[in-house]
Amino acid sequence: MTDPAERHEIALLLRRLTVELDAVGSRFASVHGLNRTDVRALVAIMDAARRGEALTAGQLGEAVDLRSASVTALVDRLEKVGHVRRERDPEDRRRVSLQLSESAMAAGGEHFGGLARDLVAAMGTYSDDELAVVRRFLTEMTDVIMRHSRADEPPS
Amino acid sequence: MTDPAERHEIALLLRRLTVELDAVGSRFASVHGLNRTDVRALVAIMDAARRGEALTAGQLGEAVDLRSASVTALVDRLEKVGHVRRERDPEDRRRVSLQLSESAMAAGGEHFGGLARDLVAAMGTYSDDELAVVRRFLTEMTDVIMRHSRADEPPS
DNA sequence: CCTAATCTCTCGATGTTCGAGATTGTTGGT
DNA sequence: ACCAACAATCTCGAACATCGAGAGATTAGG
Repeated sequence: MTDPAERHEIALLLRRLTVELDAVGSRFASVHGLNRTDVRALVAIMDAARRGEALTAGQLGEAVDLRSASVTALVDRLEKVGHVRRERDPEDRRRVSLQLSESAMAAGGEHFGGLARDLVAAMGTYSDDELAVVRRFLTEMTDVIMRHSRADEPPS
Repeated sequence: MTDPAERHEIALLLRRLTVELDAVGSRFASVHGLNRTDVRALVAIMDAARRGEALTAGQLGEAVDLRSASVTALVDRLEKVGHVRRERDPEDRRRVSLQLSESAMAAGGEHFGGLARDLVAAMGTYSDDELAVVRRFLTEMTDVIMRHSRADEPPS
């Protein structure tokens, strides 16, 4: 078995990667005149769209951990720069469903899609077996991390 | 070679991991009554301490990307709750070097040290060869990511 | 020494977030 | 059909984080 110091160093590599990935979001934010929260919100909306769903204001607030007052301000900002549209849900007219604009999808696609493309390309030098190891590693480490962030939450 | 869809899914796993790791920091923040920036600052100071260095106010600002006015406020906050001490650098008395308090090191060690321990333990099920693959993967992906966050910065 | 550069801090302005409560819409019991 | 309870979003005012400009103290270089 690899010695603990080496394993600890891999944990540090993991954290370093997350710092750099965070910087990508930061960069997207500054290029498009947004703040960190706005980017997290756009990503959440884009993720939902990729699943074929449209987030409501409330769901967005849960995704980015903001109170309703802040979500209203957040959506106001995104709407003002033309990245999202508010649309009353016809099923339940209390709800506001959030639709991404073309410009937002284009901007997001260029920035994050480009990164995804490069990452996928960089994985081209790995064999099937190696990628299987990587996949297991990422999954298992994520599980360990999740146990820490959810440690002693009030049982729902 | 693994098909692109599978590789793309691994990229998503990578992002998911970073989201969860972020949640760990968020949790530490809320438990200790700090905001995200404060946590990033504490981590930066702890990292420096681990390297045997003491950050100055300016270096901290660079590490967390804040202007000097905000760094002053940030250190004020951390000092008020007793996590850091300001100490005039005797070599250059314009500088303020930041010292972590015992309480901050204890709190940080418990929270992040515990996570690191669990991560290292979870790596125990991997062979040397497998961890070598993981290491190469993390390093190469970080490089790709860095190229995106530093894309067209003004050449220093 | 005298000037320019460096490091931190102060001040005022702007923007983000929150808590409390109002508004609008839905649901279920009678 | 009505009314009460609940739900989703929004408005308002206060608290706080960040910034730009510039002041004060210190160092480095002629």
